[in-house]
Amino acid sequence: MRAVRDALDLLGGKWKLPIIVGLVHGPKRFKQLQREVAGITAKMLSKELKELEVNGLVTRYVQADAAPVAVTYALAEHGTTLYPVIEALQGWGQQHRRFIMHAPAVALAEPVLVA
Amino acid sequence: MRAVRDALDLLGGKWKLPIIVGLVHGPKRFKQLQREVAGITAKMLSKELKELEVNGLVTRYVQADAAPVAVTYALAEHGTTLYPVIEALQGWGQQHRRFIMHAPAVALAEPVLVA
DNA sequence: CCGTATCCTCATCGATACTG
DNA sequence: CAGTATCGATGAGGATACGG
Repeated sequence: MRAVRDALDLLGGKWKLPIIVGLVHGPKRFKQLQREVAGITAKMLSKELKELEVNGLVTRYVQADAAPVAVTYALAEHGTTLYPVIEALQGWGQQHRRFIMHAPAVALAEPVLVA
Repeated sequence: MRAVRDALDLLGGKWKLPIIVGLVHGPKRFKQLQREVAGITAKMLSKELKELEVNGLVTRYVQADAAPVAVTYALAEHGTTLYPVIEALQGWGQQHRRFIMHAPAVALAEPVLVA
């Protein structure tokens, strides 16, 4: 249980996993990544990337000699261990979507009395 | 990606998954469940259970004729489809814990320069 | 026992403007 | 391009008291 909480603390929030997913198909520059993760602001992307980096999930590469500076982000090796988690969540999300189709919310809210 | 977001919206937050886990070993009464999920207040437990119920993950059984009223919560069948998700998160949480041991945060924060 | 009502605090997130 | 600074809104979550 503690492990589940740990995972949720690290991956919870609105953006962590979308960012990871955005990096799955290879390294990306900051702006590129911001376009990939629809709706995220630069502030959020920066903050979230910093946290992911500290936790060893993402690596930040700086090409300092260029002007303007070029920064690239990539999934660290430890970041790739998230694949099963992402697949599980994605699979369940789809499954749940199908479930919702066939089970109207009204029926779910009705009280179940027991003798 | 949309599916991952859906899953996170439903299972995100501090308590949803801990509650589900608390119900894995069989149905529980409200108070019983509150003891199981360490630290949760009655307000939160009530609110979260309501949401889980609306989404078809948990079923609420009311034994009305007793005094005081007895209410039991159980994982709905659709709730059991979360097992793979929980296992994935739990497995990753443990793996990450081991990873942290061997990779001090200091090393992770250092800039990586590229030619 | 099983909650709800009320009040409150704080983290999260967004918008906008600005810098190296 | 790759961010940071500042301000502000919102909502999750907690404390406490009370009701059926």
